[in-house]
Amino acid sequence: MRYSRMLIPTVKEVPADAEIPSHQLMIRAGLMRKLASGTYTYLPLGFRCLQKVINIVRQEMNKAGAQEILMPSVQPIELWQQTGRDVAYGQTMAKFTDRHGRQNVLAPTAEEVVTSVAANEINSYKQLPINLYQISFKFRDEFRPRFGVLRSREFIMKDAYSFHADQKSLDETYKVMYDTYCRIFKRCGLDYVIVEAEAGEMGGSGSHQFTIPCPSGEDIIVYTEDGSYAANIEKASVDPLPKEKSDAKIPPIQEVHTPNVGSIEAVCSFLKTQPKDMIKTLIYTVPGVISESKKSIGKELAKHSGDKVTVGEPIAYQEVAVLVRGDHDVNSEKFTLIMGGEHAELADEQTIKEVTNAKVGFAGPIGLADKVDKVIIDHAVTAMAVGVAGANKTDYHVRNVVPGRDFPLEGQNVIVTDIRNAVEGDTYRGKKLLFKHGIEVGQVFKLGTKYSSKIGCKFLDENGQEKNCTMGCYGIGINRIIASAIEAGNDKDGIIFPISIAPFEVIITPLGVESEITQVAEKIYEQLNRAGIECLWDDRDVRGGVKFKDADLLGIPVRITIGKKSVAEGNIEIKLRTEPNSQKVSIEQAADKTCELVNSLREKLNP
RNA sequence: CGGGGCGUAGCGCAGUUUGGCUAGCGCGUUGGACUGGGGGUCCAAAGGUCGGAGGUUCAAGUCCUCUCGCCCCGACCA
Repeated sequence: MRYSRMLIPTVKEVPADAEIPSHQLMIRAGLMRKLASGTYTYLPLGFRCLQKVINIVRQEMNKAGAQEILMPSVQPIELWQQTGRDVAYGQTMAKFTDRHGRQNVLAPTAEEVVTSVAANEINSYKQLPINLYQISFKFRDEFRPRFGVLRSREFIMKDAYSFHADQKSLDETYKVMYDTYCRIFKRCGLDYVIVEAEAGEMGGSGSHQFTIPCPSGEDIIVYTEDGSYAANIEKASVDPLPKEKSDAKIPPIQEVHTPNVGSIEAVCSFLKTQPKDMIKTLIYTVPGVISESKKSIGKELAKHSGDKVTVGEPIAYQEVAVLVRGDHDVNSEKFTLIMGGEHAELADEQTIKEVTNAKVGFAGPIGLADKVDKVIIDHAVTAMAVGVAGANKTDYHVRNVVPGRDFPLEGQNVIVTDIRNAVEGDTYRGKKLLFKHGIEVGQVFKLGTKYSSKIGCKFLDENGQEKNCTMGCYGIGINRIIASAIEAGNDKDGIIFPISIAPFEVIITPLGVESEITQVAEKIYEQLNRAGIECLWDDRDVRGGVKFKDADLLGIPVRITIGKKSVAEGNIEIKLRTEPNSQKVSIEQAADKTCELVNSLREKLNP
């Protein structure tokens, strides 16, 4: 391809609205342009990168026995009501009402659709297992799109769904997908880390995330130095803390007046204490029918039956108190797991007042077990010798609170468990936990029968018994692969692409417009094209400096420089983007030598 | 959604505090000359509803009201 014929609008200045390196460089190198918040146009160079990634993903998926299909982006909301995910996904799901008044969903993912396809077409164990995938746009009406393409409102995802007769078959395919993902990310030139993950909204029994460590990542990876453990912070387990020794006899609890001092920080500065010496009490509401005393008001849940679109109806909910140390945060995934998959929400002001008889900010553990349906106590709280807590009385806190003495650590509705996020200093199985940020580029899930049971995806087994299909699903964020490759590969001059996903493998930069230089350039360009190497020929009539700057910015792995002086000696120069210096090669050997180099770069990324 | 910030030429910004002449600068773009190994120099030129609407005023980029958009922080975002 001739540079002068391509739309490659590089810019010198960093765009004002881009913060992280990948976003800045994707704009600067002319890979893409923003249309609106969270939506981007891929320009020719950026689209080439996308297609390279897509090709790799497609090749590996096909090799793994998956079959490519294409499902609609516009899906009827009724399908989502069947699984309850119209509510679970909430506002993140983009919807529109069509001219007939029907509500439609812009696909955020496709479990429902693919399961309904399978429900219609799969009848027998003889058809199983089967793995179907697509590469298509997904839509998420994000709270806050950010970081360029890393969190956008629409993106390209490869999503695969496997159907099985039993758990063993799922486990096998899960392993195949896991290995396939390793191959895909290796081929894309990414240094990935696999972490244990929580299945979250997807449901199911097991999950791994493939992440690219880098400071701009939104996920936090928790791991041990020896590599024996790595998990997303949403999932990461922590050892219980050792019980603090309480040598002195602790005086009875003492109420203190703390007017308008609600937050942990405020209480600490008011009482001259530290967050780690506080017991934080949070009141949540969790859907679910419980003891007769509880009412069903306020909250609304969609109706999942009938042809009517989502209509709110009152539901029962339970009130759950969670106790964590003042410097710890509740881990919502662990919470959800403890509540049997039910999604917890922080209670509203009204509910908190009813439960604690106090304004928000003064909830405490004493006497609470009788007022709520459940008390969940993090085991770091049980390890405290003494602490400060809310008094369940507006503008009051209590000192000298001793867990076990002043509030129960056991009982019918008391659970002591690990319910907080890991923090610096925590251990797991005795090993110190370390933290780093990462970008999630892929995730694999064992779904079980969560979707098949709700949508009626059944088959007859070899005994003629009707069973729900066991499912797995496997996603890859195509756009994120590009962005994280750039996050991982860049320097002050621009992008450093892995050769497998670079828009071109080689760039030819002739310096000068003299005919002997152009002739050499054209000859090498044609030789490389014939050899199947993707080559960008910078035929622009601009000064050398401009060409060098652009070549570096674009991140093309190999550069061939054709200058007057070296041509006079019968040479050209070959330089790697990753190396500071070039090597001289004779004009005759230029193409062969380049092929060799390109092949060795390709080779390095072979799994 | 809560908090903060920003909208002035394609891009990056100054000018707004304290209203006042023809709205500037750098980069980029177009034409020309020189130049030609790391974003070169000179000359000439094009390019603006100052985000939008309304208001105050003799006079609004500047003050007031409303509104739209974008960015950052936060709120559990497969």
